[in-house]
Amino acid sequence: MPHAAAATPQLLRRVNAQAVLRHIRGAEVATGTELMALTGLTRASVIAVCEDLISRGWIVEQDQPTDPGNPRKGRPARRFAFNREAGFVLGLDIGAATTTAAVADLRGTVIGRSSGSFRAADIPAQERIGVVDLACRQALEAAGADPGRVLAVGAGIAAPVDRDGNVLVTQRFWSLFDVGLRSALKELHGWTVLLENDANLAALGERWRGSGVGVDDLVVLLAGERLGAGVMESGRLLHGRGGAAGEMGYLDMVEGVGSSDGIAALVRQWSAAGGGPSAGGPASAPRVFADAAAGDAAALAILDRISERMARVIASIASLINPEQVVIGGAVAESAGALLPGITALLPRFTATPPRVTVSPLGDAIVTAGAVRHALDYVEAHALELALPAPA
Amino acid sequence: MPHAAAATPQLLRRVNAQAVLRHIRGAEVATGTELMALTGLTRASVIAVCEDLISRGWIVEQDQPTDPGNPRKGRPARRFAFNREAGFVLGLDIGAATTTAAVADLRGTVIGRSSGSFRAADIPAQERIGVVDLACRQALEAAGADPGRVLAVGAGIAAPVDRDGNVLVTQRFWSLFDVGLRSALKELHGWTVLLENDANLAALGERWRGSGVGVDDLVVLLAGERLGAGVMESGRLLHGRGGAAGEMGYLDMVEGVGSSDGIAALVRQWSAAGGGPSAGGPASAPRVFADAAAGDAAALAILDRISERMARVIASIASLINPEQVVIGGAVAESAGALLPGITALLPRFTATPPRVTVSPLGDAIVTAGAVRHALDYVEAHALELALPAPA
DNA sequence: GGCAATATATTTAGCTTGTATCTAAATTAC
DNA sequence: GTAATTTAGATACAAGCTAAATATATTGCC
Repeated sequence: MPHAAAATPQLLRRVNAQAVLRHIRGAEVATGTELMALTGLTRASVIAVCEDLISRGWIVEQDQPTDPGNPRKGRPARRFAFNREAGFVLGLDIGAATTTAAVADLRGTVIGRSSGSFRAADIPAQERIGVVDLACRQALEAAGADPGRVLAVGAGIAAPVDRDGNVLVTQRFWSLFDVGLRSALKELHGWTVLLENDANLAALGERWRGSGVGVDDLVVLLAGERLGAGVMESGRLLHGRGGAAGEMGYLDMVEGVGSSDGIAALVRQWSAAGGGPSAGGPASAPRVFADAAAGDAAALAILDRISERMARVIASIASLINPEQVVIGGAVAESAGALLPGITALLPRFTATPPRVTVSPLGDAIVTAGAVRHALDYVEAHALELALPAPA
Repeated sequence: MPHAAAATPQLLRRVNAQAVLRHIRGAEVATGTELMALTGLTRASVIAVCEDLISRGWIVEQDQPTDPGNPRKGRPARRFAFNREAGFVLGLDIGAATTTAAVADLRGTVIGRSSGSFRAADIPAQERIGVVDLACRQALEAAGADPGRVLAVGAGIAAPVDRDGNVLVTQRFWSLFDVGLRSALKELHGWTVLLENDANLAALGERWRGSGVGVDDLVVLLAGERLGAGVMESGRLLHGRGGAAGEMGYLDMVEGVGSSDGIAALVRQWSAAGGGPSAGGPASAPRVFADAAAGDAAALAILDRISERMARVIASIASLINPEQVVIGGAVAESAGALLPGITALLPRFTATPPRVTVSPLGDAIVTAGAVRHALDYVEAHALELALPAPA
């Protein structure tokens, strides 16, 4: 502890401005009287704070509404509204093969989106960054947003990321990418890039606009070729020492199942063994589900095995973390609905504290939604330190 | 959000007083100049804060030391010291069969200790409370501490306890006990009782004065008849929705091992199968270790199985939480040292992020140490709200 | 013993942010 | 047009902090 930031009178203004801004952000429009009731401040202080926020560009004063049949007595209140276009945020989903960028205003409404693919898995970092940058610029253009007014960029990658946004160095590939991406986007556009694990962002997204809204103890399983968990406890993301919390690739070994890519491996086994009525095509989860729906015994058996596997994984999470809810997301989510009854029925056999299990409604957007939320969290936490660029 | 506590000028004093008090608590003695450097406040403010803390009884001003050969130039600084006897805390370990109470001063030095046993497992709550209360009073008497000056009581029980200190209602027995204990001690002595899960307290203790000092991502396994984990992530205890985080009784099922009491079960199997050279006596972990040390093959095989079992459990924790360190505590800890090399060697087979594994040095005191720490945390967080009773 | 040097303590004036209270302004209802 | 109502703004003052000037207690040197 070299210098534990003394609390000066300015701290009060910061705290109170944050509280006022938080409320205005959540409401359509707010009046001084409302803010007094909410913050406990006097009118004088509330007005002073609002003037302050207006001069900083975070809120705007609205005109009086043209009396829509609900006449209010007394002097009309000044109406303060959050300036949702004070700036923008970017949310990136950077996968192994593709990348997606979403632009959102400060309320989180996505107003632009664009994707790009990597030519190959082993392209140089510079080219990778170029693809990501292009997706960002295209998304911004689609949104009609000036790149200079991007306040933060949330980016999800399929690798462990620690609390400080550093990629675990054991993963050479991602490590190089990390360093390049952050400094490149900083240099090209001046953006602050917040790296996070994709499953962690999925958890943020799910709690924000998915099936876990308002759930403080939430786990999101991002299941596809890889199996990652985003764990929130008491509303906070868990990272662990090196950011590898939720990296369950190895969990199979603990359970003695074998291969480390779980569901995809089971599907491949099934396909290799001849598959069902739809045999012949490439192995895919939707095919299994389709065949099972058609009554194919082999496909049904696979579904049973997958259900039990998922139940065991969820149960081990339940024993260690005791979440209120587990959300299944990622590539398998669209088909996973059919598995829910089976999983739910099995859970009590494996854990004393079975969570509610649901399927993500966010589809492909689960990581970008979380990335947007992550960037917004940063902007909201640092609102009073950020200098807003003048609107175009 | 009915009323989000406005930040008034008084808040500044609270914040600064907390910072000053925190430093004085950690140091032997502090001067104004030191506190200025540390907090960033001016001398005038530091002195004002100290005067305030003196009047509240939290710190005392010491006389000048009688120059022990190190002469200091200039006007001698006023010397402020933490008043470690401003009050006391109690730390309780309430087990199924016995209970232990420890009294500590506000620096955490234990100055009194006492234990008691329950006559039977099914005695009425009132009798149970009586045993606990007696242990508390005896410990206080041994410490020469006035029960009226106990500022908080930390209590560990072998049941899930949620963030608010409520016992999970599915556990009827503990639930009744909970309500009775808290209100009884409040009524008898006016004490504030902070209930926590025993494994969670073990984690607090281990991070405070055990083998995990300074480790923010720490898991403590409290292993004996029961297996519980206390999980700290980023320096915070994990509870989960109902406080059942770390309740791993069921984890065995997930792994397909079978019985839920792990090590103890293995030892019993061994004993039932004839045991080693020390055969005949009751099954016990120390016997297995002694026989293994004597070269007995059956005992060695059991140790191998136990090691692998522990490694699998630790690996599943590592995959989900990624702790920096896992500490083995509880009844098996005294013998567990011999298992460490085996466990450590196995871990990389089961997880990509193996934690450091150590054995607790705290022995029986692991839970009471954590209970004391828990009570101190409460006192430190609420120092400026607590009215200190006048010293005897 | 007296005096400079040094480090700390205390005092005074002023800034920021808050509260409390009084007066002014803008609107509706009659 | 006037009263009632609600919000805005202004004025006085309190808490807490900073900054700068002044006072105090000690060491070290002559």
